[in-house]
Amino acid sequence: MDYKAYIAEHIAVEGVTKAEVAEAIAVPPDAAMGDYALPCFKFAKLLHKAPNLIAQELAEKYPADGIVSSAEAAGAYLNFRLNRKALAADFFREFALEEEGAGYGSSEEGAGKTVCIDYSSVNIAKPFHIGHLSTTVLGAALYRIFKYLGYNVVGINHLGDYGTQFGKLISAYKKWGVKEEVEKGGIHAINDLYVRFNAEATEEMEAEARENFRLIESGDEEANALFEWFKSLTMRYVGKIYDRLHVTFDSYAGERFYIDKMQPVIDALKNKGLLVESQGAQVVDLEKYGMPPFIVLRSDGASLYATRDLAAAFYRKQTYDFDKCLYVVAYQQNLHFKQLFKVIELMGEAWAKDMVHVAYGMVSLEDGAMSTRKGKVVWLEDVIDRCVEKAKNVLEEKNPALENKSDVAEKVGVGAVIFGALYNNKIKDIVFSYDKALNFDGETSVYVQYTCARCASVLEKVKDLPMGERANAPIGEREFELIRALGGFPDAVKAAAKNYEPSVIARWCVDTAQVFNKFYLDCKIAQAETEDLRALRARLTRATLAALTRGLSLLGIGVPEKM
RNA sequence: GCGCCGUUAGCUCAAUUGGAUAGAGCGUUGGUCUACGGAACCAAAGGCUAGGGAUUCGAGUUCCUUACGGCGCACCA
Repeated sequence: MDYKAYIAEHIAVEGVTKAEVAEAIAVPPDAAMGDYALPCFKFAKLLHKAPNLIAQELAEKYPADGIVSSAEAAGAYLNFRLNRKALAADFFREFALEEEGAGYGSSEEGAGKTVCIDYSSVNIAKPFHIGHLSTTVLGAALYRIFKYLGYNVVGINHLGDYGTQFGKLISAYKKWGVKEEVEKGGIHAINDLYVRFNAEATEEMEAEARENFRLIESGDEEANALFEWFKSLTMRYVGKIYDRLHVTFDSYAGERFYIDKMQPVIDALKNKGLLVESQGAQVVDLEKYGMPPFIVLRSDGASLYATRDLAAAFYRKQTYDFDKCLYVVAYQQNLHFKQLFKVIELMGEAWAKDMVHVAYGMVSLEDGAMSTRKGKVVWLEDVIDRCVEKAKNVLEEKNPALENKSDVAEKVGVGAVIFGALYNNKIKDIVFSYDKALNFDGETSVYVQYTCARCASVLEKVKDLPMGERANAPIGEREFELIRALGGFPDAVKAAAKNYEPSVIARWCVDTAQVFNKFYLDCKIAQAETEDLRALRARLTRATLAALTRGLSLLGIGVPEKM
């Protein structure tokens, strides 16, 4: 139920619509003040009256009813307190406890709409390092969140499978590579060859690499067989990581996919008179918009990353007819996307406004930027392995009798990796450190999972007792705080989607777990004084477990029953 | 040089998008356990929200400006 609208319905301010009143209603900073509040400053000018007087008068006129139990003026604020029992009944109804909260916070707002999300973007022959974590888990979380809100979602892994680096790779392999070693060493063996090539490359070798790249393009059998081999080794490697992180895609159309789809777009640019020659290259001039030119074709006639991105945008619009197309890419590429979207707009495409660059911050190490060449790099699978290892050690120490410890450790360790990347605002830069990554105390997924295990443990104790639909139990402050926290979940999901910010859900999980833990400490559940109270608290515990599990699952994090 | 982003407690970050006394976690100090799970809970200390100006009844939040930091600025992806 929309309480703001309900409250506003009973407030008459001359010259202000009910909707505007509802819009102005806020939640007080301290629960002791009330459940909702209307600041009356805005009406002062309109009514030529002091805001505290307005609050006073509105309070006197406010009709008492079953839902709003009191309306009191506090300075210029009009504070409302709601009937706890009515709220609790309302919450349980919306939560649909009978189905264990399945679908709580979901909606149909996205019905009939399609969202494309471009994320992770694997580079063939390059292992994932910690810098690839953000785009991967951010994109995957947004994927689930939009799905949960009823959207049709298309997850796209825009493979980095085109470029002169593959010519270099073939050269390096032919020079130093041993089939068995690469087969065994996988992507890291390939990467080592690439690094070595860059370290030792001579003019002659560079020329050979360019020739090898040309061979791939011209369809040479041997060159393509090698490329496909490297690609399959890469996909096998990333597939394992995606499985562990619970990341999926609907399309793997990468850069190569678009090389035969660029010409129509280039023609369209020409026809619209947007393409001009500049220093030998074909560009779209963006000086008017304070940006450097958007290069479509190099002076040697070759296409660029930008050209393929442009073709990809048109392909996606034609294929999926999206309502939104998101690019989950680091802010490093702010300018590129600004240019890309502007060019599409200049081409007269109305859907240019539906293109969104979901920019996030960069990852560095404590001693500076990562550098593959200098070997200063933190591989993603090492981070995952170490977190799972740590989880296993803690488990061994705290709960040695636990069954399937390795499954639980996997959920806990992987969860910590994902949560670490999703807990803060995405725009913040991250300085990666193992100290932080391996800390499972405080505001972490482990804390939330632990809270879930507590819930499950209590519920196990009451499972044979009648829970029923008891409405007679008094709603105490602790219970009410928990209901309020749980009731905030649907808004958290909506805000996460609206701002492309899964951290809203991560924060909600931690906040709600905190509220539950306080409730848990103060209130006996299985041994509550009366049967009514026990029923109420058990239901709340069940709701907490279901909602927290749902919250974490939207982020890609599993919840063990015991840990 | 120009553009974009950031700057909040010792550290890492929140702050319902302009509302009431700026909140958490980590760390520090001191407490709570003969139990429905201590990976927990409570308390204390810690702030001129980087500096300055402006708008507003009201600014961490909007605008201008300075400083510091990150990123980007034509044929890489």
